[in-house]
Amino acid sequence: MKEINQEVFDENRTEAECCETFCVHEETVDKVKSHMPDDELLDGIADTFKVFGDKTRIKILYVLHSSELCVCDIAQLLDMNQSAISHQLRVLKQAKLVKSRRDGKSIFYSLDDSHVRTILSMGMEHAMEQEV
Amino acid sequence: MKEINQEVFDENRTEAECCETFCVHEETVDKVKSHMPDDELLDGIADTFKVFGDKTRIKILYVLHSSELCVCDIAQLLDMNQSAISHQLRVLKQAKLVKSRRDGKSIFYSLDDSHVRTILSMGMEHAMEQEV
DNA sequence: TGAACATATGATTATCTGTTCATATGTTTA
DNA sequence: TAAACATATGAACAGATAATCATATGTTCA
Repeated sequence: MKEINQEVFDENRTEAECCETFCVHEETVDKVKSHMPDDELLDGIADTFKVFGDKTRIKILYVLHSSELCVCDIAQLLDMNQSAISHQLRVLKQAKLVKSRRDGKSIFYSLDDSHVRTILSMGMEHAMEQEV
Repeated sequence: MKEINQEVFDENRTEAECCETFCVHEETVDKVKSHMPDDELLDGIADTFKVFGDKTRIKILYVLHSSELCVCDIAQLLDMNQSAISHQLRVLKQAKLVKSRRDGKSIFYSLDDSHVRTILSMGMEHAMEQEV
């Protein structure tokens, strides 16, 4: 039963296994294909959002929304230990979403991207609509 | 060395372990604390972005940018098998980022959120700036 | 109705990721 | 300079997740 389909498939297709025969809406597919951004760019976009896709990091971005804070401040606000915060700040910094400045023993972090606030707002709008 | 700090800490603090003594910028922290959104909302925001934080899902959203497509179309465009696409479409649908309609044997997917395009654009802008 | 097809889904597995622990680095101050 | 402190970081472990495989569901058409 399954065997037969597989054989038919193997004869007809050399591309990715999607459907057994061509159910593909060829014209539309070709059109879309020609307008696709580079793979690298799409990866970059996913990576950007991956950074926003964590509870702790979202909270950090939020507490930095109004003012710069030192690592210790953030740790206390989120009720988490210093190391965890420090690791996440590193991720955010690598993604260029936050920047830091040293002041004596403390290091103060603040938002470092004009899009951060906009992206957060969009996410919030979507999240709020979900709750209905 | 470490022991001493720990003792001092234990005497002075009952909250989260962040710093050994109070290095906290109290006024700022209190101010931020009073303006924090609910934990639930912040979780929801992270969850929303988590959906955008995957290469395959970003690609799916992109190919759906201009026109609706059936599962088979998407699978061929991304050069992936049908099952993988189907699983990801499910995630996107649960997040209410895509919707589907049946037409005979095929099921056509399309974008289902006014924010999707905006969020993608923001992500793209940020990703493009990173490459510099 | 049964064969063929398009899609969905549960289970499994390999990989990725966030937190913790221990410790290192770099700064201040007595 | 040495102690105290604020932060950073490497290693390890636990939990999350995406792709795959096998199979189920639901539709069409002869």
